[in-house]
Amino acid sequence: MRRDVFQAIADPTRREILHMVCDKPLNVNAVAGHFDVSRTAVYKHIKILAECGLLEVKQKGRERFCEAKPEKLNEVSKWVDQYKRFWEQKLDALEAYLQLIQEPSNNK
Amino acid sequence: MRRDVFQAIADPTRREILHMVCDKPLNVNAVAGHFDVSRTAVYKHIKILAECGLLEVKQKGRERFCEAKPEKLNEVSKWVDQYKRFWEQKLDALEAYLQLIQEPSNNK
DNA sequence: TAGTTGTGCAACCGATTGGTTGCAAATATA
DNA sequence: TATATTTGCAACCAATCGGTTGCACAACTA
Repeated sequence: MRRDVFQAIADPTRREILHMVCDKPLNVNAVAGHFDVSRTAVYKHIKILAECGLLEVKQKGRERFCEAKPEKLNEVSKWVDQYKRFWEQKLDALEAYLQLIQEPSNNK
Repeated sequence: MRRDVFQAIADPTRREILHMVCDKPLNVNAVAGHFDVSRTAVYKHIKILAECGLLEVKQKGRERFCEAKPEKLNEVSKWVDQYKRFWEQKLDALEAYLQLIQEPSNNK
């Protein structure tokens, strides 16, 4: 059972769950109510998100509240940043080129 | 056939392929040679990466060179940035707290 | 021309995924 | 206490995934 952050955020439903609980913790039923799949299906997604640390489930009476732990996304952020310089330097080159061909001195 | 960037980078082999070709384009066999799965398996990963725009395949004679298009990761970067403020403000709060309890004026 | 190399793809396979229904158990409420 | 609510989980299912072998074909090379 591979369980890493990259695999967890690959599913659009899981990304939406994360978005739902990021400003206020919600109990399992509240989360499940926003989707048209079964509660069990949503519960499984919550479990996967919890297993890889993207959210924390806290019991309160008979309810369990899902609290987002977005700091785990730092792993993804750092991975993407590795490549950022590649596309940013390409954009810089494009910008420089556009500036060059508009340079008035070229019309001399 | 769902084919988005999030799903594409979920697989560790595909992330490694992307890393391999990011500084120099490599042909299909060269990429496949670095893994101990079959060429066909690697080829399928390349196809998925190409389909979602993370790399481009350019024919040159009988060879096909895989060129990384990391700018497509911008989509992931933007999604993660949505949440960055959540964990950064938590870290700020922690830092502020640590600074507060070390404040000399508290010893007065 | 004959052989080698690089590639695309069909066909198949077991494991995983995302979904379902149904039931049991714990907690709240009448 | 009887009933309703919230949850966890087992059992099952079809589709997808990541892998395989085998073959066809185009393009270099001897």
